[in-house]
Amino acid sequence: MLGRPRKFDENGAREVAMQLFWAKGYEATSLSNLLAAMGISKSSFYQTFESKHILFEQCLNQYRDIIVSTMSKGLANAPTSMAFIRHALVDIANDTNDPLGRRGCLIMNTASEFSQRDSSIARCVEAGIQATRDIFLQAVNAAQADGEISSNTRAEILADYIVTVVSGLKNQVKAGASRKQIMNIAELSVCTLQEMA
Amino acid sequence: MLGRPRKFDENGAREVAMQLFWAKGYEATSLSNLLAAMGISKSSFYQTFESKHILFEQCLNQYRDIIVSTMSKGLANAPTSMAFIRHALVDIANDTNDPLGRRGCLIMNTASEFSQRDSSIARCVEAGIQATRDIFLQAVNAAQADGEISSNTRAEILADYIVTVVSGLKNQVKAGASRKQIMNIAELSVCTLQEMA
DNA sequence: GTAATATAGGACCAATTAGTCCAATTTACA
DNA sequence: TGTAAATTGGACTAATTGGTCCTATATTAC
Repeated sequence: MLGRPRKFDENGAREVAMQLFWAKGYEATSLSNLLAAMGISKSSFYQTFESKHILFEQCLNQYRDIIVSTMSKGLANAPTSMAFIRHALVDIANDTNDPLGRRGCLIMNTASEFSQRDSSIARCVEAGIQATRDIFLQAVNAAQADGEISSNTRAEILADYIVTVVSGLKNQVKAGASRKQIMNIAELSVCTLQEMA
Repeated sequence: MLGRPRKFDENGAREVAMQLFWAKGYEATSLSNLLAAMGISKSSFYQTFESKHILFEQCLNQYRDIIVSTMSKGLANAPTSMAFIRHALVDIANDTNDPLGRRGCLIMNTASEFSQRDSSIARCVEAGIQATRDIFLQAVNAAQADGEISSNTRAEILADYIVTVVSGLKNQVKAGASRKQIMNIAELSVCTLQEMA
């Protein structure tokens, strides 16, 4: 508790950095960009976050925590498990409207950008995907228990399938697909889940 | 026909560049990387290709032409249209083995990297996606005509769905999914297409 | 008051980036 | 032999990159 206390909010600054990385990717986000957005000096930056790379890993983990928390609440509050899954897919159509939505998913963006070249980043990516898959897995298990989804296919595979469709849809949004297109694809994949033999 | 003829093969050099861009992305592929891989001098590079950016656009279009050609032949030679679609999905599981497969799809990678920031690149991406969607559309139309797929859903939507799943699967491969996982997801989505109400 | 810490700002660094330009040389054709 | 065009290689820019270091100042607890 000795010395001058930190003036800026470390978590807030990290959050700002996360938003930047999310929108532009790791390489395309320069240190100058970060400093300007975070509103701190280079000295404070390196003293607090050590390096751009370390900050990025923290952002990845923070992002994961946020979506896990959001999704968990969404699942808990949804009328049915199937409604949760349905919402997760269909809601992506709303991303087509604003530029923020077109950012896609930070974790998948990172997988695409350079998880192959950086093993510690790869671990973050893997953990992130695993975490969202687990939530979908809970939802699928519950939906199967409730009879909303047939139990002919193993829940793990269905969860992987949902993650794949979500990631594909976010890709399509980034590539410029229309709201109507995304909506149709999402509705279709919800149907396939429900009407599965 | 006057003057010294070009010593290197322009298309071959472009192909080499395409492979690099495919594996590493646009920004991460430096001019030095390109020159080394293409085996030409900086002077020859700028004389022939004008700029890194222009070369990249050419590579995107070349990539699109290649996959369109490959897919068209695949569709023409497939025993049934459904077999073609099935192969397009299931075959992605083989990408999990070698590092080359883990590159994903150049067009989708580009959409992810910076199509939002560059309108001319965005046009290339859009054209690329449109082209592959069109081939899947042909396949779906044929499959519906043959009764392999139900006609309850519009062919355009099914084609968009297939593109989405392909892109999602390639994402998963990049993120480190196992062969078995990809295979299961692919098989599942093929089933959903066939057993659709 | 003093020790400890955070702050901003700027100098500095080595490396890399895409790209230009020039000179010397090589290869073809007429 | 002359002209047109392609070759290499290197010098050169101007800018940017992530990162280090130093100084001066501010703020806190003891």
